[in-house]
Amino acid sequence: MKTVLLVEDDSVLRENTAELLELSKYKILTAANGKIGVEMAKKHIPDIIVCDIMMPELDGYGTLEILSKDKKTNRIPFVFLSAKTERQDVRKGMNLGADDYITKPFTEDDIISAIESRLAKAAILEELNQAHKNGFALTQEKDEIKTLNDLKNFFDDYGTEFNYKKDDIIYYERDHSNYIYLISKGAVKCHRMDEQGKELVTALYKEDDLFDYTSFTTNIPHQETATAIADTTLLGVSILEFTELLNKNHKVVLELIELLADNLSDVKEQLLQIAYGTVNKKTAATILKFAEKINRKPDDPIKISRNDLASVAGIATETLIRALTEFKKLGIIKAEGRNIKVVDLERLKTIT
Amino acid sequence: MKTVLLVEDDSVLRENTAELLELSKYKILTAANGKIGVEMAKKHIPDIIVCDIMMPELDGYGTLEILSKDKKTNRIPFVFLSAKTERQDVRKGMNLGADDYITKPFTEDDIISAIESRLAKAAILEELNQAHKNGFALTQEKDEIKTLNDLKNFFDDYGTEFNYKKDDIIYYERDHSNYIYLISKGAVKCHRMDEQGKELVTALYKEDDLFDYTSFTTNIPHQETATAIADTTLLGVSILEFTELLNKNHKVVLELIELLADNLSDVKEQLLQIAYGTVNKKTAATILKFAEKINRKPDDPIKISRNDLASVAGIATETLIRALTEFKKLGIIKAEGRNIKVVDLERLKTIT
DNA sequence: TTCAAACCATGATAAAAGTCAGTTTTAAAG
DNA sequence: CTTTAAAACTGACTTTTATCATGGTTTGAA
Repeated sequence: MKTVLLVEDDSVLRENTAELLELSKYKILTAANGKIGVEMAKKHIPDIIVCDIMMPELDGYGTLEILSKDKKTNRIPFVFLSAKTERQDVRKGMNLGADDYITKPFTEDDIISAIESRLAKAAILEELNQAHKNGFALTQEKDEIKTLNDLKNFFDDYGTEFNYKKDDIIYYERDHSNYIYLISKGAVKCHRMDEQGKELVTALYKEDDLFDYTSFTTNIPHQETATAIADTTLLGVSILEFTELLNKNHKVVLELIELLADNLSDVKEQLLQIAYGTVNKKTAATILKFAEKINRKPDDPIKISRNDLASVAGIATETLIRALTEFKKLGIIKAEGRNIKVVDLERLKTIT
Repeated sequence: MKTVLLVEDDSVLRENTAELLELSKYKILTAANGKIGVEMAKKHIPDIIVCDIMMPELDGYGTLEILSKDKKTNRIPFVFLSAKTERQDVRKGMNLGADDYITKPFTEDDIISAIESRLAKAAILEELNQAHKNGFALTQEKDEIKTLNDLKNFFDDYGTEFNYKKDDIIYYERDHSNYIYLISKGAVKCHRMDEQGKELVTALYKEDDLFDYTSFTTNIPHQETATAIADTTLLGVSILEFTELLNKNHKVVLELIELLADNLSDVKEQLLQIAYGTVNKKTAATILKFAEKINRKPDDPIKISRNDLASVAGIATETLIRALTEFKKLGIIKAEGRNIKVVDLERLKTIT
């Protein structure tokens, strides 16, 4: 019988939920605030913790933070229970290292399925872990992750889903992240601001790309902001789980290095462009980047604002628009409403 | 008794060398050109191959290339024997994956010590390899590479030494490299050219830095040129050895990823600077980069040409010089001959 | 359908940085 | 110690691009 620790200040909600869970074959421990919750977690080591965010004494964020610093408790799946439906609050919780979240009001099904799915995932990870520790081969060959593709499948199977609308911010500069993401749908830009508030896009990720895979051993803050540039669904795996995975699957690490090296090479290319390219060249390169790398089909129209395009190219928006106007006159691109359609790809590539 | 395959077209030199090696307890096979050499290598699988570069029928480069494509022979240590003392020829050989080289004329000691040291290194690697395959722990704990520091020590112990004078080119764009380097002395810049021949420095490495660690699984060509910016000594480990090493020492891989992520972050920083920074800002940032990252002591004078500085900043040389002149007038830096000395570090950091 | 906000486009102007040509300084070789 | 070539510097001029201002379009919500 699995033990659930429920931390919730509202006594009515706490008792009702506890009762409901007890009927579903769980053993329940309850705590009225974070402080008590931390004590109980350390004492009883439950199998999963469900914790409210807004509480007196010690809130959910603080609770998680304390528990994740203790080796005895940092592996217990942690699920937030939150009345705050605002995305950024959930985000904050997940960034602190929570495994899932349930928004109030919730149904019986909501909470039970959340708990069950988390316990199931924890069990699988634990099994992998034990197999490795004992020096046994992994029980099921399909669980072995050899290629980047296997890794992506792992995200599909075990990742937590996050949804963002266009222009939602995924993380801010200076945020500490505890997740690695696979983009299941949509696209993401990573950007930085300079002192004058000018924005520069330093990376673009599309469907099926991994991102935020920078630091695994130290928890350094982000140096850029990530924003959804379309309605986006991410699958996230916590860094803790991820590094464990890497420790057990060495081959894929080399592929990850490759991925990083590719990124590095791309950024250096962009650097060379921005340093010495003319405006026309930068504009052409930027359109090509979107047409070839971000769009799923090469001849789909480019649905990105002039502003974003300019901040990838590293030039003023008006300057980019002038270059676009020139390209239109030359018959290289054409406008479809606000979108841009590439007419003559080859000529675009030879712009100097 | 170890077997040495000696491939050399000059019959006098071949016979003399063979005799000399036979007296030193080696079994010798000889071949008069690369074509025969390849056949003999595949047939007899010697413990080490010593091969001349300039030969009729098939030269040393071709010989190495063929042998390194065959699984049976690609692990045999390969030592070039070359009359060409020119660095670039040696370079070409090493980049193809040779393990060492001896330049003619050589003494008895030269060749014997080269062969012995290569055989010794091969034996150690083989031992590590066997231990791993059999699932045994590594025999000696000191051989286990856990941290980046251990990795650097490995380069010190087993790396092949290469020497470059200031402005020597280490590799060219489009070269295929088979080495990972640790800088034992000196400094290296990596740079790219744009179509107009303008140079942009995309990375700087100093003493004790690793570089050229981009791709391990596929042999993609370099996308930048690497040049020594001072007299430089490199310690190189072949990619084959290196990946083997990584397969046996997983922990250090995560640190390598970290290193790459740091690089990426640096380049992005440079990108932001170049995109929207003013000339003064770029100049200040470049000086700081050299003062803080490349110089061993922060207040050593910066001994880099204005040209190189400008190509790190991504601006015209004259423009950089004007900015320097301004800084001198403001008392932020001063000139010591051609070198630059930072007088007021704090003010340099606040330049806008 | 209407309306406002956000976005796109263009002209005029100012500022910044690159280019070219020529002079001075530096450092390395004889 | 001289010589000399390369590097550093300066000035005049040109080009490029950002900025500011303004009017036209598109889009999505009321």
